[in-house]
Amino acid sequence: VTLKEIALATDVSEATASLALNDRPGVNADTRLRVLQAAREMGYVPSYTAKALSDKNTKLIGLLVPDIRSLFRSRLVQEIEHLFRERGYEIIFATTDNEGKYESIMIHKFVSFRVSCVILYPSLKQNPSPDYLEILKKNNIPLVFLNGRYEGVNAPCVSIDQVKVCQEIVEHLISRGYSHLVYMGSSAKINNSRIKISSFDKAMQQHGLNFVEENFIELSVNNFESAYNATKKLIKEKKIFDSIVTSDTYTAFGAYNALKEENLKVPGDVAVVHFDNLLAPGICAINMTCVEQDIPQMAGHVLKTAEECMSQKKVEDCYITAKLIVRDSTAGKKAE
Amino acid sequence: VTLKEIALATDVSEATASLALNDRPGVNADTRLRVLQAAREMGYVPSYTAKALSDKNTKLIGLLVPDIRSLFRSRLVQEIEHLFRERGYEIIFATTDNEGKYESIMIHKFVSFRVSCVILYPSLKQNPSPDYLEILKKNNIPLVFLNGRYEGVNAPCVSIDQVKVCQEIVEHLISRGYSHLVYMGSSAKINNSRIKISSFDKAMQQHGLNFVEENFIELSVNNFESAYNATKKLIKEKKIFDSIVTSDTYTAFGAYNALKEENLKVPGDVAVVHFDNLLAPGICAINMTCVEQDIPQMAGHVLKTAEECMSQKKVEDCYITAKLIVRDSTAGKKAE
DNA sequence: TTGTAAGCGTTATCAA
DNA sequence: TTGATAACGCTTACAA
Repeated sequence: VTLKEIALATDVSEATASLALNDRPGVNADTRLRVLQAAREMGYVPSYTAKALSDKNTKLIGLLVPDIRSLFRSRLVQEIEHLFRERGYEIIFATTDNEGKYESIMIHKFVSFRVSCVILYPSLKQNPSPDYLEILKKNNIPLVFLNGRYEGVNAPCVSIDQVKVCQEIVEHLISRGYSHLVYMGSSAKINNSRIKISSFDKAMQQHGLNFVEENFIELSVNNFESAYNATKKLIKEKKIFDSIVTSDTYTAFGAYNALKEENLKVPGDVAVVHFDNLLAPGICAINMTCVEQDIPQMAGHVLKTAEECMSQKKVEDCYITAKLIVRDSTAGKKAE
Repeated sequence: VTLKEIALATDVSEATASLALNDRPGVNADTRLRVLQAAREMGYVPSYTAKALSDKNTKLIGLLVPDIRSLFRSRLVQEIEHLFRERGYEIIFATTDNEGKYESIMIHKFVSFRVSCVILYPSLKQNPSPDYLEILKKNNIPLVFLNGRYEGVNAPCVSIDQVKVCQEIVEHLISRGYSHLVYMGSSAKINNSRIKISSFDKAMQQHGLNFVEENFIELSVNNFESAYNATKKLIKEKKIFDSIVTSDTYTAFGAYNALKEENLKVPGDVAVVHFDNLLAPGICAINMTCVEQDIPQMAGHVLKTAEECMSQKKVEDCYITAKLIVRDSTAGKKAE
């Protein structure tokens, strides 16, 4: 159903019909009524496409995320979607299934849609800035990084304050007697992991310890299985460690189950800490010490940052303080 | 960056530039090269909006879901997004936060976008078919219901075969000695719950038992807390029951924790079964008997159904067989 | 108060 | 091999 059709049906010009439908002044009350009624009866809804073409203002947001199977990400996506929707934006949404190639494809699609802003949760396993981000710049589309960034791209990033929380984790573990930390997570080549690694190292050094490459275990996927296997391997290879930090809940439980099977006590022999705090304690086999990330706050900052970008303001990175929730999995280490 | 700009830059007409960029015959090889190069340098990406306006073929899908905080739904959404993306469709995605009013708003937006198809996971707590679905019909936009439907709307539905799996649950519980079933889930007014209720009743009747209104506990939200509270209330009010079925994992653990606190053994005193099979057993406090829903299969049928609708074929409802996974929470009932 | 006409960025048809 | 030109559905000056 188009404007023309309802103009025809009510015997007015398209211009008049348009004015009536958009509640603009300068239309006879009677005419307006007739037009509105016809529109309702015929089920007329103005074409966004056509409107966007003449308006030049899409109110569309491109949201690209590696995947939403993790508790953290699905909630983050929902929260972002919700906030933007309330502000009148629509979301074009895609996941990359962690495959970098889709990132390029989707960025192009977003440009094609002339979105007002792109929100990008990086998927690529290497850091050198991908050249397709250039296209955004050339088309004047602002970019907001979410929880990680590519280097050399001039765009703000909204993220957890990892430096701070990694420091907190280290302090906590050491205070409980654990001093051989292992971190399991995504490729060290990506910015997010790199920050964690250097933060752990810095914090450890303050205690005369350190966190080297060997203490970082790269998982190809962040799930139960891969963490389970990685932990089994650690034990088999007789690596020295007494605490494991993982990037999310599922991986933490993968590690936990492997430890249990090998008769290592959690806590006691090994402490386990994970990022995320999204499963109610009553659900899990053990209440783990974890990092609570304030998702609504994060989403709020994404909205704020995006809106600033869209209004051409200069915008700064935004780091959100996360909170360490101490529970059972990091109780004091057994005396040796 | 527009066609006009690159036409200007390369000193050809827009028509020629368009032909060159779309790889159509009838363009001098040299000209084509110049155009292509200019396009690359300038970061030209054709406007989807403009293209859609002249093409009349959007390859856009509107996907509307109550929320994606549940494990089941976030996976389902990701799977659907993935399959459609592979087929060249884009997804406009929104959640309704379980608020019916957003359903109306989003359906209008989808029409405005002239999407090729709407996929609707119902949010409304009442069943009478909402009138905004009329607008879809008037604008010739096919609709596919996902996991539930509104009555009186002529559109196919892709869903778990609830009748069958409810029957299976009842048979299983009875075989283990449990005969007083309670189901906790969304409002009985919605189609999905109604089907479960009538299926439970039918299956129970075959054993000389029955499932009445009293056996259905309506949860305002499907989460840990509300199931926890509902279970506490059941106990306080001394209702007779020896088995609880819930609509997802979180609610099942809410019930489980309430039972444990009241010193009821699971299994033994009470059996617990839930829909979903999405948390690795090693994560949970108890390995629960549950209903496995094949999400990739479901997403596949959604794609198939949507494509059939879009090509104007007549389309049937599609029921996907779910599987009962028997684990520890329904082991035999204690002798009384 | 209403209608005409131009423009938004494309594609497609037809002449040149 | 190319370039006008119309068309898609809408908004908005401007003219009537």
